[in-house]
Amino acid sequence: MKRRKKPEPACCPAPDDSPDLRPTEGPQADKELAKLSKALGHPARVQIVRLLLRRNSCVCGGIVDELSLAQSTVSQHLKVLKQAGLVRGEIDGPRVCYCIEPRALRRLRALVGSL
Amino acid sequence: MKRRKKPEPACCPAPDDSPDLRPTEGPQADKELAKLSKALGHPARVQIVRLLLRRNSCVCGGIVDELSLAQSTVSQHLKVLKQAGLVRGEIDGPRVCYCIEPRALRRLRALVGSL
DNA sequence: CGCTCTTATCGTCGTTCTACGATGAAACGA
DNA sequence: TCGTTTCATCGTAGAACGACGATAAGAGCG
Repeated sequence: MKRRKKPEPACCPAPDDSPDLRPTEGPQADKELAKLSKALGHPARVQIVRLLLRRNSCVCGGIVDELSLAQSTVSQHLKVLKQAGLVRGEIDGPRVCYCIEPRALRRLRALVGSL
Repeated sequence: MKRRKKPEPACCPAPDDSPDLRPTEGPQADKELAKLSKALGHPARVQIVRLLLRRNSCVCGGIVDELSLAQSTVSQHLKVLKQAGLVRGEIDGPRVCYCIEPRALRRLRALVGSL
């Protein structure tokens, strides 16, 4: 029998309000923009980011239920997002709580806005 | 002997001011964001976009001179950007004048801003 | 018509991506 | 301690990417 949904972890407080001092141009910024863009360059990953944003409570692997993809595939996409710095994962008992890294998102907006 | 630089075409007037009515959420928007992001997901392509923005006069294949990459490789990157709708190419005599498609760029900003 | 200049396209090769099932590993609960 | 649940990782196979040189195709000049 499949047991589902203990209430939802509700981790990832994410305070954050420090300003971002990094430049939005130059070779370094180009590489950064490319890296962040590449991470968003797959529909499933965009979906994951949107999902994490929609639920203020950050979802663990309930993401799998939403994305008609295998659990291992979702895990890989999460890894890509994590390596790009867009997403953070915190261990919460047996599961892992994922959430958006707001700083990275702001950074992406700044970089895209500089175009 | 290598002849260089007839004055520069100066094509692509790009008027554009119509508002964008498309939604910034939903599965369609997700796919669109993924497509645009993927196109920007390579440093060389970010460089190209920046280069085209910097020169109000839109550069043709003088892009090759700037990007230590082979001409065929640059042409491929341009093709990717064109297929994503970020860039337009107009034939100008023997050469091709590339320029940014401002609507696509605004669209990208709107989509990223919706995150 | 030939020649040159500029781009696009082709063919290739090695790398990376995407997806999956199968297998591990850590954290509970009974 | 033993199962269960949850997630990551491994191995694999097919598709797509990124780079290059070589080649074709179009415009203009002589």
